[in-house]
Amino acid sequence: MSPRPQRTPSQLIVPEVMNAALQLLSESGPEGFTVRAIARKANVAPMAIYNHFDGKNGLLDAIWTEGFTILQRELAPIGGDPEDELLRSGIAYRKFALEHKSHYTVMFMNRFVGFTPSIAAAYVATRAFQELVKHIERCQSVGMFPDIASDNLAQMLWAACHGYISLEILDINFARDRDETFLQFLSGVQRGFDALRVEPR
Amino acid sequence: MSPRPQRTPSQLIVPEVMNAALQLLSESGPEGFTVRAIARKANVAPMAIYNHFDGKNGLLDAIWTEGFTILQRELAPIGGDPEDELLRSGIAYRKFALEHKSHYTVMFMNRFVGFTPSIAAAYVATRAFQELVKHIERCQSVGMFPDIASDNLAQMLWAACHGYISLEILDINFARDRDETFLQFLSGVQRGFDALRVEPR
DNA sequence: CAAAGTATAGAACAATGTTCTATACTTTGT
DNA sequence: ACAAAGTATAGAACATTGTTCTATACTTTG
Repeated sequence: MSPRPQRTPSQLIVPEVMNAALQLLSESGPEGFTVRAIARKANVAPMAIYNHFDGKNGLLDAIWTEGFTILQRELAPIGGDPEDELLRSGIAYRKFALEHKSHYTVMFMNRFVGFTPSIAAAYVATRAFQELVKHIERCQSVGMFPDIASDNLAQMLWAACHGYISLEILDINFARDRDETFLQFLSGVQRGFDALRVEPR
Repeated sequence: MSPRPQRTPSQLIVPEVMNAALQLLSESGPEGFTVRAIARKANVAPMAIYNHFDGKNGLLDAIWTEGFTILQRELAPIGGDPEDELLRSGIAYRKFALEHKSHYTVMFMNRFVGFTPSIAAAYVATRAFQELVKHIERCQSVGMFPDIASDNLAQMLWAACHGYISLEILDINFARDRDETFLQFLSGVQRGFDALRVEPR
């Protein structure tokens, strides 16, 4: 019955704790996310989380950083048509959120009272945000979105997407076809900010 | 030095606890929101929060309900031009959020692990949401937003506004003129969903 | 194979939400 | 005015939380 007769090798502790934490998060949400529960699930002593992650907030910081690293990779432009790629980045953002709900919860849902990301973690987040700015600047180079600062617009588009997706994560979305509705949302918002080009008044 | 030599009269307990809770929330956020701290600030025994509010979650439920009651009143259409009023309802929504940050935090920021609104509280929230649906249906009656379900669009517009404002509440908004930028945001989003009417393709 | 390193169990601490008790005060009905 | 009912209070108490500390036993390293 004893799950691990010997103690966990050092190298396994970090990945096993990360796995356990993410799994626990997706099973029971922030409520179940306790140091003792994570340690139990990882077959590890609670102390391990302090020795390897600097406590609960350190573990959250690690999840945050991992999440933004993945997100940045998913968002990076690949050199095609700017307008298409901007739309695809929106779809990729939502895909990331739904496929990495645990990460997204730590990164964007603000459910962990007492947690604020470290300077290093905030930097990684900024780099991910810059990918979105790049998309917009590529669009502007072909005439879209005139007369608006790219970082300003990036913030607006991100805010809109985040608002939509956070409700989806919380299960407060009652659309029939969620994928379709999100596409409609995305192109609606995008069209709104580009309308100035089509018919300036 | 004794702040209240006698015990608090029954009728004062509910309002004083509510005041203390909201004040504490705006001073120290969800971290400082503890039963003992609220009771201390209200000059009241901790037990009062259980006798009058059914505990911490009951108190949150009361704040939620009060917030949505106010919000509904602020959002209700008053019978003018539908398009103008829709825009004004967006401005009113943001005004409510910024002027009632404590309420908004409880209602929309999901910062309280272990709190889910009661059935009654959820009902009050639904009624507030319906005001937005009304706005959209008024717009549709004059030709705006064709071919889209009003509740669906209401959800999208609300999601977008909430996304924007939640970032503002968390102080992750770096626009120069915040009021102006929000207006730009609002009209951009609105224009996007109405574009079908102007030039269908 | 000895020395350094480290994972572990377990106790311990303060703070939290919550419940319970007895006491002292208010309100209410007559 | 006064007795009876109601209730606000202080304080102890409990389980759970994040966190720290200790001694022990195991691994890794030179």
